[in-house]
Amino acid sequence: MKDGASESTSSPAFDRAAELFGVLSTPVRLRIIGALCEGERNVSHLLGEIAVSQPNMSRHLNVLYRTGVVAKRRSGAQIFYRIADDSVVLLCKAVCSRVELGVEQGRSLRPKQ
Amino acid sequence: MKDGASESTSSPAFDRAAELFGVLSTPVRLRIIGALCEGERNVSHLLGEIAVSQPNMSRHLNVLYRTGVVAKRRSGAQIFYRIADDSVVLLCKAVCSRVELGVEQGRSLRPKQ
DNA sequence: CCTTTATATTTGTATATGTGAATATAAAGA
DNA sequence: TCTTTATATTCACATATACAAATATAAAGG
Repeated sequence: MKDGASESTSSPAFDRAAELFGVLSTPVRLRIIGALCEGERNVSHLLGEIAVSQPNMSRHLNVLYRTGVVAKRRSGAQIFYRIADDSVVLLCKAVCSRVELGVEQGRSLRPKQ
Repeated sequence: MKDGASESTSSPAFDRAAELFGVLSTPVRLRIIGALCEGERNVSHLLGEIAVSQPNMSRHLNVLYRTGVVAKRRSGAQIFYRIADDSVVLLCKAVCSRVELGVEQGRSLRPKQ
């Protein structure tokens, strides 16, 4: 009702936003982003600090690349990845620090069950 | 390397953050959050403006409630939901506006494919 | 109490997605 | 060209999750 026509129907913005949130909904990808925040890294380097198989690493990197979160650069046989979207990094840092501080409204993301 | 011991191993913060991002990775839930940003709403009202079945609405509301994003209040036979975590709303607004502006590094979350 | 309205839960199903194993491509050096 | 190193892709499987349909609970009114 704020923007006139539709509020619930056909909001591609919500779909795209949900898509981006989905990209960030995996601990492994957040770890990759965290590692790349310290600088450009090649795949082998990332494999050294994140416990995930090489094919999986490649797959997650591809997701991050397709969605524009990271960029890559080939140097000989190696491929170096780097952060390409700083605003996404800000989101991650905001959420991670929020979670680390244990804010979470006292409910702490864990349902009472 | 920043906090001494571990950077890749055992970072519950990443897991919790990923969990929260997962909560926000559904268009329906983002629409619910958007609707509740305009004020407290009962379930029927939400059903009137968001195209989703009643059981599904209840389920999504429960996810948002368990994770502390919304709070609820009973009034007779009706239950009113409201935003309980403003920081999450800020996240959603930031991402949605970012997406609406079509920033997205020219890649727009849609892989070239 | 019975009915109606409002909301929640359960169940089954389809789809999406993360993961490991195996394999493929790409580059560099002998 | 053969081998080695680096990265990507394919395949099969398990798990998670969204959805619809049916059913259940809760409150209010007659």
